[in-house]
Amino acid sequence: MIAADAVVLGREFAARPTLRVARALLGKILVHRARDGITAGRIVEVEAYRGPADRAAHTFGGRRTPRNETMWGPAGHLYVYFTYGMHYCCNVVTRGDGLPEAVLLRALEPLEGLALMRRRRGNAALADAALCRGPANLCRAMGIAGRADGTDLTRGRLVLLDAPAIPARRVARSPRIGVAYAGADAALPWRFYVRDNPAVSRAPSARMARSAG
DNA sequence: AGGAAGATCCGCT
DNA sequence: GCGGATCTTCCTG
Repeated sequence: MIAADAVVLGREFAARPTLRVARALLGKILVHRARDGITAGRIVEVEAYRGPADRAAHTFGGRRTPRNETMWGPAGHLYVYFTYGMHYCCNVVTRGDGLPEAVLLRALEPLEGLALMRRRRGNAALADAALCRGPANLCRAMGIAGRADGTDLTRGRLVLLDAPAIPARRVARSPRIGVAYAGADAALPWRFYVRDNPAVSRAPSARMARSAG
């Protein structure tokens, strides 16, 4: 359960260097008080995307498009994008001051609204740990879609709650998933996850690691 | 203008 | 492991 006195994270939490925000997001809680019910989960896997210099980022090279506009805005907002013709993925915008960086939320450990998550996923047989495993599954289970793009996470119905940090011995790092096209940047260890947590998505495949070289 | 590939997932093999 | 779903953006001609 979520503590009744849990504090909503403020803008200053996200307005820091992106790698630090990524690491600090592990253990924090994402809550969505939607019309069809409340869902919440603890963040157990994230990836950092560092703006113009990062070949894997949507804002690589300083590209500014309608899709990535939210990344150019203030920290603490939610950047939601649509991909592969059918999936949404969501990010916490970091930095601010015109630095278009963000942290992709890849997996949550479900805490509240598990029945609603199963309904949204359209699969009543899913194990708890599978409900928010993977960035698109996470969005689906949490009821996050394109209209949530640009939402201010520091107030409103979709927020981040403070919670105890994950101790260093339980945090693992790896290259990011699915960015083999990014050349040398594909090898950067900018994925952070909670070691041995069953809600964490797959490790990078050997094939992906090879093609990243 | 048209084609290709993507910060993905699922079902089948 | 592989292909299909089929939107957004980029690159080429």
